[in-house]
Amino acid sequence: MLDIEFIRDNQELVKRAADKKGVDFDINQLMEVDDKRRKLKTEVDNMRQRQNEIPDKISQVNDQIKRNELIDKAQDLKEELQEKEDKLKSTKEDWQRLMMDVPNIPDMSVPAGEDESDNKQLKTWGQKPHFDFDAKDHVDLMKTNNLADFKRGQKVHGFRGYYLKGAGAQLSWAIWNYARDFFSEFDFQPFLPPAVVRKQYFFGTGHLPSEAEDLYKTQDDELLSGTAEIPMMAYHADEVLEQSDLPKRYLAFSPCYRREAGSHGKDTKGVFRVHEFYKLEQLMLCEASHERSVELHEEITENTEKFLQSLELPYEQEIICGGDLMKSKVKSYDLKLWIPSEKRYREIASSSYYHDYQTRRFNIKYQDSEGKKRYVHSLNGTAIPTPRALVAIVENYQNADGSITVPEALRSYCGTDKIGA
RNA sequence: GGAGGGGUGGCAGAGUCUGGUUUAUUGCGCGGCACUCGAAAUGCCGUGUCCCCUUCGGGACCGUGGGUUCAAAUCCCACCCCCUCCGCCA
Repeated sequence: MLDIEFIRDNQELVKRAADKKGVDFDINQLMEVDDKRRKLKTEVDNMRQRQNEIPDKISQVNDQIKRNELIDKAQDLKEELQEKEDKLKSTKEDWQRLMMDVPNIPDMSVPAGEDESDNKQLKTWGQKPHFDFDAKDHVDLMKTNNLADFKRGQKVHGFRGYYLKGAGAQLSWAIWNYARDFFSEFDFQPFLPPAVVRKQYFFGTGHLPSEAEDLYKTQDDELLSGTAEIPMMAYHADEVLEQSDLPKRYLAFSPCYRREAGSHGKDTKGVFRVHEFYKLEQLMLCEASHERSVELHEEITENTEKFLQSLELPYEQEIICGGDLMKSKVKSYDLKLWIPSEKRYREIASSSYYHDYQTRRFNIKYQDSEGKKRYVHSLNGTAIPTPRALVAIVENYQNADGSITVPEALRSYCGTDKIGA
């Protein structure tokens, strides 16, 4: 959500933003409704003022006839007012709906483009492995080394179900524990947030209403969050923070639930795309400064890069183009790991900043040095998801005999330097 | 699942029974100033949010939405949320 005053003063900018994002949004319609809303509001205000003057008089008048005259007048006014108020109410509803549709303004550095094929590679890091044997894919490697059981996963859970077991489970724990220690160096406070979250908070992050189909729900009408971003943003909802406590750096570990509605044909084998997985997520809140947001966005991204580098996994960094950038975001980077069996990079992490777009909805403010309350800025980015990280590790670290070398950084957490064979 | 008590500004907490002088008492916090070498303490001043308006000013808001009334934080109804106790349970 953007500030209506900002929108009014920067109509061209908002229009260009919608165009760049390929969002169908009619700024003129919003301006029309906004004008109407303000006009009605003024009229209603004036009528209320007139109406509110009468009770004061009534309480002072003792004469019964004069009193009745005033009461009659008030009743007439009331009917008139009621009509206007109804109009104002429906206009306000229209206004609110349109306001929810206003896209955030993408940063200048966001490249133009229609969809993900127009995302731009910014850099690559690391050495892609060259195998002088028939390299296997992760499904094969995990099966033969007993890291996962897909058959029973399917039996018990259903489509996209899986069990991680043995060294596969061990490796997962190793990643979680290693990531926790690694990120604590960057001043993060660790969290284990709830994954069952009240529906209202999904609107704040922008996951509702657009992604309703992709969310699981409980019989009590809560939803299962697909990312810790939601409970962690909701954490400070309706609060006023101390400026001296900013920035907040949170590292949240949580299960993530995604129905993957609409992607039934994609990645149907293995653990690349699953309904239930674990993820460590970075979330930051900072003062309302574009420069600070940019700075911390780079920081979040670099944190994950350093982590991937420490695992010696080859990756690329992409900047998300306008057409692929979500409505709520100012700018986004994706980090993608090299997947040998597919001979391409696949998404492992995504980092974004939002200015006050989310915090306006969550009502998270801070008091600045002049005592004025302002909305904080929010940012988030993946630290590391499992089991997707496992996919890259087993494929990139596979050996000719079908075994898997454990990345050096994980060995002390895993208790072994080699899995299988 | 059962019973009861509550939701008031950044926080705490009055006001609700008995509707109008509540543009919400008070304290804390916060901002400014004074005192001070500086700070603490103290004193003085200011300080809820949002909307409309160039200014002056006006209006809305006491969980949310309805209703009663000339007039609602206050009375009535529905919903949401929180707390306590009992039950069940890892």
